[in-house]
Amino acid sequence: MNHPILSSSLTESVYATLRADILSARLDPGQKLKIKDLCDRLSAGSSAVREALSRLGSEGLVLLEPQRGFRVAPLSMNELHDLTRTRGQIEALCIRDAIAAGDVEWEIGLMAALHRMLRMPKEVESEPKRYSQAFTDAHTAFHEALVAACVSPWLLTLRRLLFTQSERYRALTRPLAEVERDLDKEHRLIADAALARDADRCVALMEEHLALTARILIEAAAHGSGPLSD
Amino acid sequence: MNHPILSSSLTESVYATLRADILSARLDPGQKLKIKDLCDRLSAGSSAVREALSRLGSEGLVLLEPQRGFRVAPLSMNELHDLTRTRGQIEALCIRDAIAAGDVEWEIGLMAALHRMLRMPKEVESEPKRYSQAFTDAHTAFHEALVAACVSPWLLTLRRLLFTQSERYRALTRPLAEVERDLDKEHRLIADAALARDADRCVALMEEHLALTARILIEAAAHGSGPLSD
DNA sequence: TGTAAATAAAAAATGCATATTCTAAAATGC
DNA sequence: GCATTTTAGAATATGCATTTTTTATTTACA
Repeated sequence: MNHPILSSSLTESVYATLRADILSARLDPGQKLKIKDLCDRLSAGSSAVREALSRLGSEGLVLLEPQRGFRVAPLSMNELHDLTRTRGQIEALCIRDAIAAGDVEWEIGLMAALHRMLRMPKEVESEPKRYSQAFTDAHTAFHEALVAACVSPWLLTLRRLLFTQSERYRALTRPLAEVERDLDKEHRLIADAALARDADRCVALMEEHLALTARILIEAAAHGSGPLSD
Repeated sequence: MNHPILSSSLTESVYATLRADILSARLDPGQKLKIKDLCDRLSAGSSAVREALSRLGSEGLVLLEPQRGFRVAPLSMNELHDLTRTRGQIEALCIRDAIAAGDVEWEIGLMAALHRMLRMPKEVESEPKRYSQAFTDAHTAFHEALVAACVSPWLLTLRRLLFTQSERYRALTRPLAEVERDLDKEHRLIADAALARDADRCVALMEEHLALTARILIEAAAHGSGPLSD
């Protein structure tokens, strides 16, 4: 459970490690985060841990209750619904912007990111039932590349915020791979539409893409095998 | 410059105080925030101050450079443009949602918030050339009330984030009240459109409302009297 | 003599051990 | 069995130690 990520300051590294553990669902939603335990596990002082947790708090990944410590932000069906819908709306704004403003460099970047993601192994033997870190990174980079030409830094900031939140849910879809899914095809179609400058189609495909991830979790929950409340 | 805001934990209070000082422009954009100074001024230890600054950091109000401390996030014309546009888009989504889903309670809440804001004195003699805290709070509450019926918590979260950012720019429009502006009328028209369930008009009025605040600052900067870079 | 590099001193940020305060649970009494 | 007190554990806060950055000064070189 120890994943030391090197960085400039100790706080940075604690922050990055904790963040990765939450996003990849190595830490359970709702779980209590005891300062002392984390200090031991990450071999850092309470200052560093506390500061990292504060930051994760305002990012929405950690819930902080005054005088009662920190816990991993819970997941729920309700939030999944809301998140999917909202992210769809924001991605749509970004995509339309990017398609309108994208130049050749953008097209090249998108193609490169797509290709890299398609070639990345989705899992490794050391951690089966879980997306590999390499694939996850490439996947994140693909979605970044898709909207890289968006002219609004703030819109991109909002998109990244929601994307991060979605990652937590996405990490849960892999273990229960009941529905067979052609992720590669979904991504390829999205990229095609973007390169063809067909904004409406691209947005529609993206919404479908997001909805499918949500649906997998919802159906799993309906069968009682999901880890979600509500 | 000392504004002790009581709260559950010391960190909370330091956070709230600092936040208010930044939003109201009592702290200058780009200004260095020295830990020790803040400790003395707020009579708190370095942990509390550091933690508060971290949180403000991921909220975008404070810039944090590893090993080089904290500074108040700078303002710029470019960001103002972007912020205005993006906030317009997000407010639009919230407004359409609220108007579609709003019930009688929402209508009542909106009318009440409007009325309270209209009756609130915009300035006090102790701090001329600056919006009164009472008005600022009522203004915030009005904009909250307008979209309170929006069904998406995440959309509202994003809206609040951008609203907070905008507050910093809005606080600067008062000192340079060159352009005479009928704020009351603007807000009244927005509320009217919402209550009439005319989403298109409401969105258009809101965009105008936001654009006007931006224009005042931009024109002031063009005349050299503004405090903005870029 | 002026400029620039190198070094030394100061200031500031980061990290830690410890003390204090608060919460929650166990134990005691009613 | 319920309420109150006690106690253990945990979160919060502090001051100091350490490390890094910045500033000021000196020294070398053109």
